[in-house]
Parts: sequence; C-alpha cells; structure tokens
Amino acid sequence: MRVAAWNVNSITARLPRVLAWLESARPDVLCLQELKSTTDTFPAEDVRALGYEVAAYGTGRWNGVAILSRVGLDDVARGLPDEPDYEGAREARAITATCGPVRVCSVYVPNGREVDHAHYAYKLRWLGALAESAAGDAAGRLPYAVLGDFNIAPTDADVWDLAAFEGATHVSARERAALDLLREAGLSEVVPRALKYDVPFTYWDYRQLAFPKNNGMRIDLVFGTPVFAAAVTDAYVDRDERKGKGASDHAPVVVDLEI
DNA sequence: ATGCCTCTGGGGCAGAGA
Repeated sequence: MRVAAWNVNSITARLPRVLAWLESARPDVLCLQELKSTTDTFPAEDVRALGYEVAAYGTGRWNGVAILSRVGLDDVARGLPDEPDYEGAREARAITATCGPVRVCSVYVPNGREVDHAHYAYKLRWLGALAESAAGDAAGRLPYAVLGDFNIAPTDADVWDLAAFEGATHVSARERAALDLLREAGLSEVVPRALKYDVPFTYWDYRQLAFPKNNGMRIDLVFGTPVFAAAVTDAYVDRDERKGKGASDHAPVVVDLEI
C-alpha cells in the first residue's frame, strides 16, 4: 500500500493539484497538513468522488489536518490527549485514524517562530504530548506511523545552509531532542531516498528562487513502528509537485509498503 | 525553464509561514 503526507498550504487553494495528484499517485492514505479550512468547509465531496473517505480537523484560518483513505477510515481521534493550548486556544494540529491495515497520525507541529518565543515553548510541549499519544498507539496491534510537517530538520544535513539557521528554530537541540521522545516511544524514522539531489528536501520557501536553487529543508517526516518500518519497500519525495504555478511550498512524502 | 512569495480574512494590509 501507499501512504503519503503533504502540507498543502490551504486545501482550498490547492484543491485542483491535490485532486490531480490523488488520481496520478493513487495513495491509499494521504495525510494533509495546513488545511487553512474548518472541519466543515473541507471540500470532502470532491475527494469522495475519487473514492476517498475523509476525516478533517480544522478551525479556520490557520493550521488544520486531515486524513484521506480509500482503504477504510475508522476510530478517528481529533487532537491529542493532554494537548497544550496556545494563547488559550486548542489548535488543529493532529488527527489519527485506522486506515485498513495501518493506523496513522497526521501532524502539523507548531513552527516555534523564534527559540525565545512562547510559540517555541509551546512547540516543545506539543511534541511531548505527541510522544505520549504515539507511545499508546505504537503499543497497539496495528502497524502505526506518525507523519506530516514536523517543522524540525532532524540533522544538520537537512537544511541547505546551516549558517543560515544560526540560532534559529527547526535546527535547535531542544526540538531535535523532542524527536528522541518519539524514538523512545518505539518509532524510527523512514527517510526518503535521494532523487535529484543528495538530500531529499520537502520544503522550499516561495521567496528568492529557493526551489530552483534547491535551498530547501527536510522537515516533513515519517516515524513508524518496527513493523511499519520493516514493511517499507520505497520512500521518496515527489518534488515535481513543487514545480509550476499554484504549487504548495511543500512536496508530498510518499511511502510504499508491503502490507 | 524548477523562476524572484503565498495564503487568509475582509475589504487595508497584517499575520503567519520557516
């Protein structure tokens, strides 16, 4: 089966490309992030017409996550147990569901903004809640994976120029250490294979010709249980989806499994 | 050409993205 994750930067703005990609790549499960829609305004009918069930979770202008599946969609959980608030509000950043033979969690980890910003402390707390939730699902009977936009580059090689990130979020030790909590929960990273370049970046800023220069970051990640990881036959970034007019600033991460 | 930022809400332009 094929499982994928894609930060679409507005499902409304990206709908034509998402529908076309569903038809061409035919993932069995697609985890979406940064919907910028509400649960109710997600264009579910367009997706259903292609044979996908939809579980969306969004509150409006920012954030929002969804899971699309054509192999079943059950036991949906919106948000995380013991999830922290930001400025008094719970944000739509995680949704979990069982899709046929696997259980998946689609995540949009908080950005953090600056390391001394309240949003960064929130990012670390949120990752702690994610690890707790993931530990529970990892102990379940199904192969399980957490995938989506982590807003963390796991290693120094995962940004185009480390000097450009001096003192910045996405590369700091504390957020990378928060990824270790997922590893302690029994999950390991499924790293996509390199395609055109050595590092399979997943994000390129819209500004300053970042994509043509390959000034990218690898921040959209997949963490799976041992059974999930052992079933992986291929993993890659579909960087063609970053090309052309009307692209998201993220490309889909695709994982093929023998399950 | 992989091409100089894009999205949303609201009705300006500010905030967020990373």
